[in-house]
Amino acid sequence: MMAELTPLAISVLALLNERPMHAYEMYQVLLTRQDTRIVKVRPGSLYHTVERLAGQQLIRATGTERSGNRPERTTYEITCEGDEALRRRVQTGIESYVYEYPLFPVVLAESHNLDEQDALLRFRRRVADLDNWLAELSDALATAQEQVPELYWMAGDYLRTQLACERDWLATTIERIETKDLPWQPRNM
Amino acid sequence: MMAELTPLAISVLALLNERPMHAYEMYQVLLTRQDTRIVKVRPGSLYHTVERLAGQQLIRATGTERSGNRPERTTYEITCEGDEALRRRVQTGIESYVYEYPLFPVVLAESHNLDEQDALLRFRRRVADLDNWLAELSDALATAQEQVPELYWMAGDYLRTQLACERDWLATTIERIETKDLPWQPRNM
DNA sequence: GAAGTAATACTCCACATGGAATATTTCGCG
DNA sequence: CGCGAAATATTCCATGTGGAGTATTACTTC
Repeated sequence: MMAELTPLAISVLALLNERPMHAYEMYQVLLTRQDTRIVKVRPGSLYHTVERLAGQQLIRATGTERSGNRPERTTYEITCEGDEALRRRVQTGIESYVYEYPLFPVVLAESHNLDEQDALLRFRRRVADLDNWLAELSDALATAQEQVPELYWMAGDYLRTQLACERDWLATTIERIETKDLPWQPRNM
Repeated sequence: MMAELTPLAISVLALLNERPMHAYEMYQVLLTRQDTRIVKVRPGSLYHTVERLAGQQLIRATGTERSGNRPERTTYEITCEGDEALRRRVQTGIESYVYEYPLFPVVLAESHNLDEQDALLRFRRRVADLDNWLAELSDALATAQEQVPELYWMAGDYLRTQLACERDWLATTIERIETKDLPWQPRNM
């Protein structure tokens, strides 16, 4: 069984679905397009991912070129299997919800290790932090809105609603703690 | 610099903060308490995490016991540094939002690789899947409500609002695609 | 009481990640 | 024209994860 395509592998295949590229070019395009807000891209993982995809025949080296006196680089193109794999991964990634064990629920579940005032302080700081992220994201979306069709910034729109939702839940929870509607009674105190 | 505590490391420290335990006992407690819904727990990672924490002096072996003729197991207890590290990790984990690059935004961003009807099909299936998760979670929360104070199931409550929020965003987006308010115009078609 | 199955208690390893380091080349500036 | 900084294009490796495997003991059922 071939393992599931990782997020970075999806991005690589999607890039090569547009046109052939070499690894460093992918890196640049991902950076300039701000895709690094959505996929984690490190040089090490990128090169490793490209090699892995090549080993799986999902992409194929088309030759090594060189411009000027720079080191030669290998250009890759997507294969038919690669295109199919990309499509299938996008389909399954959308159609089924898979829990990815984010950190926040874990620290929330262990927040009873803090005393009430400390917890409230941290919660309020998170609200402030979320507000910053929301402002930044709204800015980015306003800019994107003028440049590309909405279809291409759905992810940003999704993220904004999720952040706003978390912010609201936090605000409500803080108030419920303050009004003792949600009493803070750790066992070990 | 010591690396940040992983989610599983947080859980291990939190358990040992209650009482000393050996690794397999932690495994059982995490399973029976349903904590595996929130932290990813595999035998391999658990034992490795315990050894790592011991190496970092955040926990300490108190001796090896044996019950019956079973293999002996090492019992661990939390150290002062461990307790401090736990508290700090919970504090920072709450007070600052850190993006963790979930899969869904990535596949959303690449959903233009599917045609309109296919995408709509997958979106609708996700809504159905989310409804299942929501029903299950609501059940679990109703049960928890009767057994432990709300402080101990905040994570579940948080998760429910996030899931509901995603569901609503999806429903809206599906409708916007259907009514052409959000036109589906991939470049390569 | 034999045989199968579940629980106990780990161990091992392949693999993806991500931080850091490296070497060369081109560009900007005085 | 020379020097430093930035861009180019990778490689390397320590680390955490997670799937699978293993060996022993206890429990159950015929």
